[in-house]
Amino acid sequence: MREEIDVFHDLRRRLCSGEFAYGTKLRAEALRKDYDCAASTVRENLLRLSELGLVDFQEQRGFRMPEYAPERQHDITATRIMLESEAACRAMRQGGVEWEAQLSAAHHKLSHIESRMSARGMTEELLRLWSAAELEFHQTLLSACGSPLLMELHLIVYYRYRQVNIEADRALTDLAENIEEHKNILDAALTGDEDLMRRRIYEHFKRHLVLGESAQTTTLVSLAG
Amino acid sequence: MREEIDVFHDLRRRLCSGEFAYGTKLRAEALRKDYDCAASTVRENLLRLSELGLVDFQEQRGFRMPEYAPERQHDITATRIMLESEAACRAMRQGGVEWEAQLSAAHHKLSHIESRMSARGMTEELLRLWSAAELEFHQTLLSACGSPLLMELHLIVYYRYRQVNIEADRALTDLAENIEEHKNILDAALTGDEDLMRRRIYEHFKRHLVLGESAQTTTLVSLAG
DNA sequence: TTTATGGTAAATCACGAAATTATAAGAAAT
DNA sequence: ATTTCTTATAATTTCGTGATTTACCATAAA
Repeated sequence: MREEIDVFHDLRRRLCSGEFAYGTKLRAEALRKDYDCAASTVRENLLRLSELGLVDFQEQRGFRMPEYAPERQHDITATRIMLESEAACRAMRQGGVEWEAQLSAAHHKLSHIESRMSARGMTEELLRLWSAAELEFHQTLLSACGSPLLMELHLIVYYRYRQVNIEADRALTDLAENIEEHKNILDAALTGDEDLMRRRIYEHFKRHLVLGESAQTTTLVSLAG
Repeated sequence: MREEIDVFHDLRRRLCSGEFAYGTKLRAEALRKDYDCAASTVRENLLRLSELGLVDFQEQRGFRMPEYAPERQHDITATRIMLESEAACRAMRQGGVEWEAQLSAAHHKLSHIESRMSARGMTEELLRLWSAAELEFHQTLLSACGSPLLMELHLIVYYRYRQVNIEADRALTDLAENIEEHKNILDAALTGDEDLMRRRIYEHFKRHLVLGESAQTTTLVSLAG
């Protein structure tokens, strides 16, 4: 890799792409070659990413890809469900026809890519397109919620979610269900039924809730209440 | 200031203390003198703080204290109400006697400091003690929620809340109400009534919801549902 | 086999100088 | 008078290095 790649965004992408195994040491001195820049530039960006929870940082001990932990996966997923439900429901209240149209458009693009994936299998290029389209769909879903901060927090959690569910994305095991779930979320949005939206969002993410009953109950309760 | 002050934590404190007016430029070259370190060390920490939203950063244009905006204050406050309500209610479900005891203890310490403030007025030292005690009280309130990520997000919002409400803290206008409100939150926690807790939390923060009815309705609705 | 100890290699951190870029001020042109 | 260009100054970002700290591994002691 040469010439003017934004280190921050590219590192964030790689951290969520499965390129680094959990717990891998991230050496600024090694990564600099990928970007043709100084080690301290890489260090700066690793520090920023550590503030977002995508990199583990310990003083005098450098940077690491976070270790995998099922409780972490569960926590991230449950938190994403909460934020996304809350924001989506607010968007349903406040967003008008314009929002519905944008969401339709975003779903159409996403759906197109997912069909391709299901037909001709996965490539690096296709995964990248899908990542962008999937993020755009979910961000559009929340875009009319009226709270920039809520969307900012969602984005923080979104990347952590991607990072901790890397395998799930690469294996196309659940692709068919995924397509269906995105469609169901779109439908709920057009219906205007908030409880339905909450259920659909929960259905979309629940396979990554890996902990036992008692912990899941928390989510279910807050879904009911 | 000399000798081994943690730049990150001290800068965060100062950013939330009212030392810098909104929009003030933050020059690494100037701040270095306060910590007796190199400008690039300050820069690293300003970058990290910008990732948390406490500093505005634009490439090639340096760092600034964020501009004040009423919508921002409202958004931050509303988001804090949402996160704190959600986490506090989960804590009520999961936290047992141990949690109640810890919360009592934290409230007692906070209450002691608030009494002093109300009797003898404010000093720099007292403000610092109050800051720590108030944070500890609110963190203890959420500590049994079972979600480290939710608490992490709360902490991000907490510091932004402090930053955007600096004046309110320094002026002791609402001190009496504040004392009462903290007490009310503690009582709600011991009662175990989740709806009551949500109302008490809302009462505690509502004075910083500066926008008109329609925006506030959002919060009220999610409080009812 | 386990636990200490020491030495070596490697990585991290802080630093200030060098290069790049923005900003401001003044001159020329419309 | 207003705009555009030019130049000078200031601020920001990048970079390579030296000093410090940590990790690793081999060897010795328990």
